[in-house]
Amino acid sequence: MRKQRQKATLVDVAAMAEVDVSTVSRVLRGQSEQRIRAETRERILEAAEKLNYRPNFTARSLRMSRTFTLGIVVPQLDNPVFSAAIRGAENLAAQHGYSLLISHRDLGEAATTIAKLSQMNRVDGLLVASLDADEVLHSDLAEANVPYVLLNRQLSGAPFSVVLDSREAARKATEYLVSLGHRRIGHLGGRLGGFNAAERLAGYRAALDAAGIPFDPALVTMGDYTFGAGRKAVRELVRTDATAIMAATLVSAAGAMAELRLAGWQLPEEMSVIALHDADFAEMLFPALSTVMMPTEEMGRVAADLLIRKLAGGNPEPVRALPPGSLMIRDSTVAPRPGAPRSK
Amino acid sequence: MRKQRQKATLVDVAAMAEVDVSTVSRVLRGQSEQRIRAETRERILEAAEKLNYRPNFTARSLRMSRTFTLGIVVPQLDNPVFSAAIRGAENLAAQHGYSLLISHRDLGEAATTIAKLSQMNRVDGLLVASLDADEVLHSDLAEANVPYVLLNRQLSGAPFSVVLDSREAARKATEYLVSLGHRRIGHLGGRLGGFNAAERLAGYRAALDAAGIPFDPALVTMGDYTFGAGRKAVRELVRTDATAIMAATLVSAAGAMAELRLAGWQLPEEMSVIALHDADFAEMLFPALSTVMMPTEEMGRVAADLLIRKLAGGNPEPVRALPPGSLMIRDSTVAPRPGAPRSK
DNA sequence: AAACTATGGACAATCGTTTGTTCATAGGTA
DNA sequence: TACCTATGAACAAACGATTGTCCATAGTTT
Repeated sequence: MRKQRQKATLVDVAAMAEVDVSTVSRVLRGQSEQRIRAETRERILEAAEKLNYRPNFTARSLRMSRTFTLGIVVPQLDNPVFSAAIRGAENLAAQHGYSLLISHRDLGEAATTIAKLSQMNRVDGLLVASLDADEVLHSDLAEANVPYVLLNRQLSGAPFSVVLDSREAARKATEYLVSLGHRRIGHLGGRLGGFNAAERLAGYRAALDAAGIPFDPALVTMGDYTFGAGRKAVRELVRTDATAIMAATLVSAAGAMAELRLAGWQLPEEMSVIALHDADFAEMLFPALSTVMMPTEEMGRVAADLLIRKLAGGNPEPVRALPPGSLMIRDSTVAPRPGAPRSK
Repeated sequence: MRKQRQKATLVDVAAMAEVDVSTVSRVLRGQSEQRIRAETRERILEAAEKLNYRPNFTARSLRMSRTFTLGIVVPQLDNPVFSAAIRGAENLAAQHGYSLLISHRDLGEAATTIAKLSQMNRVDGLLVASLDADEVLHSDLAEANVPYVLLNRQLSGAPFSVVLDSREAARKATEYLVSLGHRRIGHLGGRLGGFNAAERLAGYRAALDAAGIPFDPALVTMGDYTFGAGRKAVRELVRTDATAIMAATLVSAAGAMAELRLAGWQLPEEMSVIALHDADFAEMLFPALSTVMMPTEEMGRVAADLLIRKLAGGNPEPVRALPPGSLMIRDSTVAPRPGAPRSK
């Protein structure tokens, strides 16, 4: 037996229950329960059930001027950081009856995307992740005229951000290398000028300072966060006497390790490597990569929560910093060899 | 100077241009251009521009009973296969003015998700990816009563599928190993009973047959497609005289290589490994993994295209099979060593 | 000059909800 | 008995577009 093909509307339910649509609406929304006689409520509920009634979201949206949809803009989808954030955001959104509209356009087109989503009232608010602080983005968001939350980024003028405490994460990672006995520690960082890159560098220096190890600029290389950049950057590091590397991301660490292996280095004996962020693929590398976990899924969740609270008329705190997670000690970090450091 | 805070509606534009809203609508939708005087059109366009008018998507959706939104349901987000498919789908959808609503719930909840999205008219159609053929899914989709396309899966009763030709991909990968001189080739496959697993096995056998190599069941191990399963499965393979492995997925190949290395094997000299699918991380492994590329992004694009054509009233072909892409020869595949195969 | 026909736009209904307001009735109070 | 007050539910007006229909006007035909 087939359910009726046409979707039932409030009108249908009202007709069957012999009441007005407004009454049906009130009963089904579950609000102002007092004003409805129990017997009437029963009748309505029964009719709705029998007709398999489901509210029409579009109509509700139009009437309420709210879409109950959040947009999330990410530069790339295959990056575990973003996919975790999306997962977190979607979970929280779903809990509050919101859906997630996704857009992965890169920054060039992000402007268009943001404009489209917001100006056409497709979303109530936006979650925006980006790879590097982009000022165009900012003005577009300002003009878009919808509430938005920045992910792992702080921009002057942006109302809300949720960021990972990358300074503390970098400090923690470096501190661990120090605790293993390393004193010449390279840092494979991100673009100079980027907010997070500076934060990580600060954390790196803090750990060095705490251990009384002098800071040596020659041990710091900057690049973007790609595999290729990791490979390239490590070529500078091998000319120093570094015995360990603290890399900003998994992929740059992977690049570094690949390059070192190609150059004939024994890992981890001749070079320890630790990276920030964690994902399944850390353990697929060789040697399995030690990391400091970062709560990226949590970041997505918190950002969505912030946005939804804001939309509900709340007044959430403008910026939330999430502390790093635990140290994942795998096989890529060992104590430095007692002898002289390898030199090329 | 700030744009007016309130978004302009058709009514505002109509008032400024001193015409009826219906006229404005017709002009702005660009249709039936003949019936409007050029001078009037000018006036309307100008007013719309001046007011920075943007159509309200929700209102349009309600009136037209179409959301111009596609839902995509994936079991996981961090899997490169799915993120590529999403990327492809989103790109194509955007080209046609559609947005993508994402949902990553795993199968248990997929039912709920599907129901929610479709019954509440949030989407016009669904793109559904799953890890294993799931019958619950099917009935839920049938009841959902919206057009849908299955990704890389065929289910009896499902109206549309777009699949990757994994049989041909497996054949191609195996053929390559044969061409290198391997004759004892292991296969690390997926769950027996799964549609794709059977296809891959068939491709594997086809390549063997073509080369006149007898099929040996001992060389075939099945499991799910995870890293752990790859590790476990390879322990059986090392007891055979296999000199090469054709793995169903990147991660299972990664698992196999990790396990082999731990057992002290020299890669790729003592064991060649090739996998189906390709992603950045294939080259981050050690040794960099040879693969047969699979057009997963294309799959997403084709699926979205199919769905949109269907929604437009077209009559697209029910199933599309996409041929595998090219062979990515990296460092994990070499000719077998001339001597006797290693045995444990 | 009368009648017809395009042409250009206005009118109005509609999509399915939500929600402020009104209204009838019943019970309670003075 | 007359009046007031809750109570429960109907009425009706939105939300902002799309689209079928109708009606002037001007131009064309006979």
